[in-house]
Order: sequence, then C-alpha cells, then structure tokens
Amino acid sequence: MPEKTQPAPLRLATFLPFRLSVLSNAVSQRIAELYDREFGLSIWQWRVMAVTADRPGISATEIGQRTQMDKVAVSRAVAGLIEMGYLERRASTDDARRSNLVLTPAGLGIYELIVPLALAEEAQLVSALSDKEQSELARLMGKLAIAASPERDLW
Amino acid sequence: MPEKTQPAPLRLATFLPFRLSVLSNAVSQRIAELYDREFGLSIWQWRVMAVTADRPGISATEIGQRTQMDKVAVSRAVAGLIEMGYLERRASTDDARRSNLVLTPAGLGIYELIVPLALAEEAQLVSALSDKEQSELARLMGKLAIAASPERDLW
DNA sequence: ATGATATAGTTTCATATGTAACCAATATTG
DNA sequence: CAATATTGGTTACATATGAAACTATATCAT
Repeated sequence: MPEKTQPAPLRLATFLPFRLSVLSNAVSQRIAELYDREFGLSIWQWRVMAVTADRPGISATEIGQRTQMDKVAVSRAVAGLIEMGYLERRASTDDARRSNLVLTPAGLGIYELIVPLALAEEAQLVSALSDKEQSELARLMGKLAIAASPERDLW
Repeated sequence: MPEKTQPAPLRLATFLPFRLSVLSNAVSQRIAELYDREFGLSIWQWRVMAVTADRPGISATEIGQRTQMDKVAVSRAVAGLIEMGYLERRASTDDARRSNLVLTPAGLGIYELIVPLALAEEAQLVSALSDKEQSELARLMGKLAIAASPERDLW
C-alpha cells in the first residue's frame, strides 16, 4: 500500500522571497519615515534627488533606469519636486522631448541635509554586522540580484 | 582658508535600503507572477494560504502576525479567498468575534500545487549561491531584521 | 522630403493600499 | 452587574500606483 505523499513543507518564515520582502519593508519604512517626517519627501522623490545630485542634467528616463522606477513614477516624483522648488527642468537643446533636470539651490541644500542622516541610519542598521559580514552581505545580494533579473543589470 | 567641506557621497547603487528594495521587488515580482498567472492569486492571498495550511483554524489576527500583513490586508485577502472557494470561515465557539479559518479541499489542492513551484523558484534563485553562502545570507538577513525592527520579532 | 516607427514624458482611468471610523463581542473595573 | 475599555474584524474614504492611451518630437526607410 503506497504511503500518502507528504506535500513539501513550506514555512513562510524561511521562504526567501517572503523574508526579503519583510526585511526590505522594515528597512524602507524606517528611512522613509525620516524623509517624510523631516522633509516631506516620498522615497521616490528622495531617489530622484539622489541620482540628480549625482548627475546634474539627467533626464527622466535615465532617472528611471538608475532608480528602477517606472516612468510614471519618475514623472510624478519630478513634478512634486518641482512644485516644492527643489528641482528645475531645463529644456534640452538637442532633443526637445527630453528635459534636463537639476536640483535648485534649495534642493541641493536639503539634499545635503538628508545625506548624512540617511547614511547614519544605514550605518546604524548595519552596525549589527561586522565589516566582513557587511561586504559579504553586499556580495551575496549582488549575486542574488543577478539571478533574479539577469536581463537588466541593476548595478 | 578653510576648504569647502565635501558633502558625504551617497551612491544609491550602494545604499543598502535601496539595494534591498530593488532586490526584494525583483524577487517578489518573479514569484508573484507565478501565483497570479497560474492561479489568480495575489501575494497576499498566497501568504494567507501558506500560513493557514500550516495552522488550520488560525484567526485573521494571527495570520497578520505571521505574515506581517496589517489587518485590513488580511481581511481583504481572506474575503477574496473565500470568494474563490479556497478558504472557509468557521465560527469560533469560545469567542464570537474571532473566526477560525481553514483551507477548503479546493484550497488545499491548489496550495499543494503551488508549493513545489514556489520552492522550485526559490531553489533556482538561490542556486547562484553555494549552500554555505545561502545559510550565511539567511543568517545575515536575520541579524539585519532584528536591527531594523527590534520590537516585533519577525521570525 | 514623406510617411511609418520609435522615444520622452504626461495624463487618464481603474485598481490597490493604508488610515481612520466603525460594529460587534469580550474583558475589565468599580 | 453596569459602565468602560479593549479586541477581532469590516467598511469607507482618501491616496498611491500601474497600465494603457495620448502628445510631441525625433528617427528611419524609402
């Protein structure tokens, strides 16, 4: 008489996609609260500021690539930042569809306020890990990211 | 003459909260597509099924704790699953507010179809890592999770 | 040049999500 | 055993989000 086959066990608590999601949310929420509470910025707006600070004159499309945001999200984040006076849209000379985005002095100002806070938050978070563990984590995440989406190279 | 102080650099691409978020999204999207495409389930519904399979008779509140979903999300996922005929709500004898949730035979059936697919997806994902790397990743994520939300113990 | 196709970005619309208000039942307190 | 507070869960409302349609410009193929 054949045994009844046991279904493979699946404990959510050890299922990587679940754990990743919960961890990511916990981390994001902590820092999102900082951006929002102190500066009225959404995570997406913060991301847009960060890449624009890094690459002044960047286009919305490029922002999307660097931040993994879709173009609608970029468009909205940009609109909000312009509204708040943190971002400026400059016409592109060579391509009239494109706009070149730059932080305003005000935008740069709060960006420079946020950076150390964000880095401090990150530092506090990873302080639970040794330096070696930190770099190992980064390395493993990198491998996983490639496995998860080989097509688009994220970093 | 004092140097102009350089703002601390922040490259989004190496900023842990960002990397985690992108990685988590990439992973989630892959498997979410599987649940949805093959079975018409949202991630939330899948999570509810998973914990209910593990603990038949579980309450909505307990589901929330185990899945890190808020009670509204649980309520909606449960309603959807009942609608689809995958979940059954049983009155609790001792507390009339609470309901005891169990998978229907149909629900159990598709659950048992999904589990191996989900595990296979996970396996494929982590196959980029050695066994040792896998357990190391799990360990590091655990430490990080505690650092990120010491209050609620996630696992 | 001219029509066809692709690209940058925005707007629209439908759906998902979170917060707060709410209802019902239980637990607590005086 | 009232009166009050708490808990389990749902509903309502306001906001966030994503897909698809759309506008404007640029590129490509003839």
